[in-house]
Amino acid sequence: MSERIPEHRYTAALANEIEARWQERWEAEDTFASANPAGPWADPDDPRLGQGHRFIMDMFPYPSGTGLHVGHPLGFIATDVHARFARTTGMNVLHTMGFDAFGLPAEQYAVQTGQHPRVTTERNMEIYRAQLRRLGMGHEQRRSFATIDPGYYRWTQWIFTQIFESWYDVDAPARTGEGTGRARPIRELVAQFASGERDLDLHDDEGRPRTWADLSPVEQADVLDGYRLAYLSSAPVNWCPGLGTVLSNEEVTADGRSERGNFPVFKRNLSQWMMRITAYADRLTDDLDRLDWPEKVKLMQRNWIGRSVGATVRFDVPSASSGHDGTLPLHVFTTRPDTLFGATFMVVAPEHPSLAEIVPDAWPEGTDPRWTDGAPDPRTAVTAYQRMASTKSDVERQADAKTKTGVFTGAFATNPVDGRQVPVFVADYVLMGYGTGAIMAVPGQDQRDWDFAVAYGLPIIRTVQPTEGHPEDQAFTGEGPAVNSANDEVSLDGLGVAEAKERIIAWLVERGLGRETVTYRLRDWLFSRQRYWGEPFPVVWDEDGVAHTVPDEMLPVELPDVPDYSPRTYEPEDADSSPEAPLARATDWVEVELDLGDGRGVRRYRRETNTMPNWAGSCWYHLRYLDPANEDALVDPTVERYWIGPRPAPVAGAPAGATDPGGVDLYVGGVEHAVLHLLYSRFWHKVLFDLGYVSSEEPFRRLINQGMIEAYVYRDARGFPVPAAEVEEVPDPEGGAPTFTWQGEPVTQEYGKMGKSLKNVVTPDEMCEQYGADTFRVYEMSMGPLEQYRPWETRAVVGSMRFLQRLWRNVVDEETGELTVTDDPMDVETEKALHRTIAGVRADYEALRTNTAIAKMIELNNHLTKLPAAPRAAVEPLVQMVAPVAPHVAEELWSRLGHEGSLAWAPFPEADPQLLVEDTVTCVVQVRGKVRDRLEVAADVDEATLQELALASPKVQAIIDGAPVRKVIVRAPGLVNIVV
RNA sequence: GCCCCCGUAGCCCAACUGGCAGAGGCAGCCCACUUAAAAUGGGCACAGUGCGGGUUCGAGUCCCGUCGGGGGUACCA
Repeated sequence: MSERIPEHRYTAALANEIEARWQERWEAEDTFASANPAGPWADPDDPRLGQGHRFIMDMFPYPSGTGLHVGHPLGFIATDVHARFARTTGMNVLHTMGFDAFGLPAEQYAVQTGQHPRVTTERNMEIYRAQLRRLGMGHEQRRSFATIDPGYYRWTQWIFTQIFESWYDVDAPARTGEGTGRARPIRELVAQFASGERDLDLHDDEGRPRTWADLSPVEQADVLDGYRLAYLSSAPVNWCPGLGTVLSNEEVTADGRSERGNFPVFKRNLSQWMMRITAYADRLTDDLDRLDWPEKVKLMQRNWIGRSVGATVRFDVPSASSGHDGTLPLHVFTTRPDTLFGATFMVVAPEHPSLAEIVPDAWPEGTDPRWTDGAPDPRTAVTAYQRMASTKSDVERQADAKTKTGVFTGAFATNPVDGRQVPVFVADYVLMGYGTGAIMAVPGQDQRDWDFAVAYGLPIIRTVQPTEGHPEDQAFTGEGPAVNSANDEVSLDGLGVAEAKERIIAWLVERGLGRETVTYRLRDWLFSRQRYWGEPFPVVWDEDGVAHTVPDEMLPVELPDVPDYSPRTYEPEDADSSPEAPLARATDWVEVELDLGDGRGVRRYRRETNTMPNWAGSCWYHLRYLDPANEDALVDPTVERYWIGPRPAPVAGAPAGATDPGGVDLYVGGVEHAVLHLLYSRFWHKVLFDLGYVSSEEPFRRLINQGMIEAYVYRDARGFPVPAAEVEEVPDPEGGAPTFTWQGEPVTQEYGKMGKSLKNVVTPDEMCEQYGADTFRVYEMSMGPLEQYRPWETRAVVGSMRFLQRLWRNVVDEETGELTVTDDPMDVETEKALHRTIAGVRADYEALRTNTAIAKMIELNNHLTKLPAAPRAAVEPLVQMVAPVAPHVAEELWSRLGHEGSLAWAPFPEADPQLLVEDTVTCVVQVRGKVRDRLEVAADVDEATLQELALASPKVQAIIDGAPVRKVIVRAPGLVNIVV
């Protein structure tokens, strides 16, 4: 059987041999090394430095150990193709790959397999490296690193200390020169406190102001924690007993479970490290406009940050505390201050601290029985309601979202615009964590308030005129003129929403009753984890309990090897359990004597035993790729400016006047990181920018989310998945949809993810073995646009194999291995086809439309196949064009065609513009938009002649049939449309 | 509920600022090579763009509505 296959045919076996050979050569010759302008690898004389540059990056993977399937390398192949193409256009290209190797997945895998995470992680990375190499990735090997390398996390820790030793000064001029707000070293704040330039706002028991020098070290540390960008906080955090660690808000799903592992998450008050990302909320929102990112991702970030502009308004409530007979201010946040005249009651969150002071001893005279929940007095009612609310889980609370519950506090507040007494309720549809934890309820213009008003029999006043036909029984949240909105001093009646807001805010400000306010949904980033496998904090605690960062020369603080690295985990539902950091057990490591160089000499300290979340390492790896060997800085400033500094032109689609923020030229990865990694990384980058370490304001100038490769799942009659590879397709004899069988039994087909349990996993290794890496690359790239989700179909891979086989046959005789190309000149048709292809493929590669580039190359190759012998003059440029997608076979053919060096830097073919113009074109003649005739005309035909020719066409005449011509549209030279 | 994206041959996908619906591939059918085959070569056929309106000389493309699929988010005041 096999002896019948021609000896020199491009088979999988030959492909594998060629691929291994070229991979070795690329590695031996450092083919993909890029040039640096400065830093330890400075090569300022490299001619490529002056020719433009491009930094192309993938989201680096976790070396997870669960194995790769064919979907994983999709983005990697796409960036590799683009990077290889960019090199052939003369650019200095930086493209490498590293590993995000700290964190839960690596640790969990290690725990499962009973081995130390470092052992399993390093082994998995080796497997990953081998797989990527086998796929022919042109990564620059010397720049590769993993986040677990001490030489890398030394700088992760260094950045942490920079953040810890900084505060956000909202009044300082921005580093960009426009506006205000930037991070500054905390010592500058200390100096301000010490000199009295900034008021401490602290008083002793007698009410005298206290000075900085009066404060104890612990008190000073407390004050600074209120400013530091990395600080300690004991606030309610997300405690996940099932994982044994706390989690950030971003890591908790909407239904209150951990994103990883899907365990329940509880709110616990714990002292934890936080990152003050909220200080950057405005810039993180605003600068999205300057990025070339998918709108979807920008939208997700905007929603996550959740900036909303409104007003804080003061309502006054009589105090119920004994011995205190004034009023208490109760502040509400509202985005609709224009509707104040429609506020008919107030609602506070069950956790609201003012409740204790406003709830009176007895129900006011004539209290509606629906409001009391049958309680004898307000205190009983409110306490009962608070208890009920506190025991409700997030899930239950959400499930109950439709029905509003609440209870009257017994207190009435004064509506500041008209002095009306409005009842104050407590209800769990108001959240303590947002705004001020209290709202003014405007049922007329808010559906939630409407629902509550209906349930409790509260008055409803419309203060915006609803549009015609708006249902009578619903709140009107739309745009319209204000009505019923006037007092003796101000009237909003007739104004639109925006104007009404403006006027009422001005009035509130004037009366000292409120001010414009911006609130955010974004919360500070919880930054500590009770896990072993992460970066240790470069922090020690002194005997007073004050935290200090360790000096730079003591970095890295290495993760100690401990016998027991697994975290203490609990029953997932055990809400009362407490986190316990594995490092706390390493007492020899924890208890240290150090001289921190602060003049206090050698002292005893305890090390911080929490570790950083796995997002830390990925926050800045783009910077380290630029200068990975630099031991003096995280990146040399010249190198940073060269690769990712701001460019003269803003990104495509940026608003007028926007400037380029700098950043990686192309970043490709999954959309699942839209708010986690990408938000954190932007935040760190901005801090580094403010502190002057980088010239770019953003890490990633352009982002593309690659789609996922999904697969069909086949299930038998019992609903169990059967091996997808063994399923046979049965065509429908009627020509309808095909059916499927497995071992003769009918099975059903559905579409979904690839997974072991679904028995539909296909691995890149299998594909390399059966077809070769080049075929696999061509197939993945030809399946459709990069962003698209698409189903894997192993049967279809052969099409890509055939393409490469035909290309091979156009150069090499399958029987003898001799060259078959002819040195005769090309015929005109071939030449034009070639140049059309060059122009098209170049544009497609540039725009990452690799699928259409491949189609064009197949088309040209098919044309060459039909010739008696393929001309060298056409084959060579075709081989060069194929090289980015199928680099091994292209290199092999290039060398067989007699060329010495690698194709990697060979210039991409140039299209001759003269050969792109056709002498004649086919002109379409339409009558009333329908094609009736085609004419061969000169490409430069003028409109009048073309119109004449079209009208003279016998086919057109027959259709018109003497009817009067009303109008003729001529789009020379391609189209004439005749309207009768 | 709200927001976003996508619906083109049996399947994956092309189609520039509106201008001939088809570039490419898979599967199908026919022929050739072959004892037989296919990861061989050649050829053929296959949809009027989810559905309903509108704008236009002309709509896959723009607008409105609707259905289906996917994603995000969810009492955020």
